[in-house]
Amino acid sequence: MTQALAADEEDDWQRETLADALLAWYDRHHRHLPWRLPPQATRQGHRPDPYRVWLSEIMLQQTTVGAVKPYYERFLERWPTVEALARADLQEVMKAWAGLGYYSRARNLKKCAEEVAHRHGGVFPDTEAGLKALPGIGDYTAAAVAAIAFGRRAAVVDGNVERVVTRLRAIETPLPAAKPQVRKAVAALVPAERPGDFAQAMMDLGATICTPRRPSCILCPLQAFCAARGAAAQERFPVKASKAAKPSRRGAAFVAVRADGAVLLRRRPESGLLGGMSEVPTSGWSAGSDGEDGPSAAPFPAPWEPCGTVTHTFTHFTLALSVYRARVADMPAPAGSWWCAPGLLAGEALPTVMKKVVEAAIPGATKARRPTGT
DNA sequence: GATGCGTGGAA
DNA sequence: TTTCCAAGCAT
Repeated sequence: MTQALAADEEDDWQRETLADALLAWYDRHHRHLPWRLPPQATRQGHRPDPYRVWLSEIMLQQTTVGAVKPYYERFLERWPTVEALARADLQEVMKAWAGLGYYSRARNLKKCAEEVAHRHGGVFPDTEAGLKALPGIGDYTAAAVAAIAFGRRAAVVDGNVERVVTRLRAIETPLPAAKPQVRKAVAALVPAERPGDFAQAMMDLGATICTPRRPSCILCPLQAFCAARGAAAQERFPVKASKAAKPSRRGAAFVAVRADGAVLLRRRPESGLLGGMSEVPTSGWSAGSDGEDGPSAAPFPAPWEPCGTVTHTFTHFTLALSVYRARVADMPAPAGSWWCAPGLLAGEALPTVMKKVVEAAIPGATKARRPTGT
């Protein structure tokens, strides 16, 4: 070697070295997750089932690993293939998803399974573009499935990777405006070998070492490559645009209980907040304190008794619901609603805020009567 | 590009 | 307690 490396050769050198360091770390310190193939298997050229990768990636969107695990296991046991999920009843899928949040994911999950089963012969597309054309699959998930399940050299960028890379390159542009810059930086790092493990390694690094606060730089395999660490400024990245304060709303919720213990439920509209999920009748959720939280907002007259207030925080507002309960005589359920037998409440498609409401009125009502009702 | 969309764990 | 934010997507 007579001269300094040309710029592109130096890029190649750093890409190989950085990726090698990261993959070597991943081989020793990877997390063991139910949807994952261990690195010794992928090193031998094995690949995980695309259905399982896709299912896990959809569940993991904005959701923690710990929350996903039990849902993933239940879904996989009940619907082991994309064809099985395509045949499933949507309401059963919504019930199985209840509590995991972002319910449009469950509707798109079902739609996507149907498209794969009916238009793609039960086989997932093996390119980013093909995957991204499916419902519920965006930039991140398309890249993740392409890399992990199909060995494509895709740039996988999630919140972890954004944090790792903005630190690695000391990117001063605030997120989300910096996303294109981050994507280019990642694309320049992805190795030709084991791109799926590389993606998972970046995410594991962000989750366990390159954490939002107090990152463990001393344990980091990329420490020598990291511009932020070099400047002792790792906690200054990523720079983020400030976010607005959450407004609050209030309303009333009405738990009507029949003599046999059945509770009146209704279905929310298919789209929007908690779309397609079940709820007890409620007033509107108004922004101010204009009296929509009293018993006068009830769907029908009954001896409504107050039983406390439930508070719940959504992504973009907080909600305080005054809960009322009434014993009511047998009556036909109003249009669009039904009487839910007490034994079926635990399996209903009740979002967490509605479970809180029912629990406030009837303690224990949403808990399964027996361990796993079979 | 900004906004709507859940929930729960950690600091 | 409050704040942050976690393997984002659709519009």
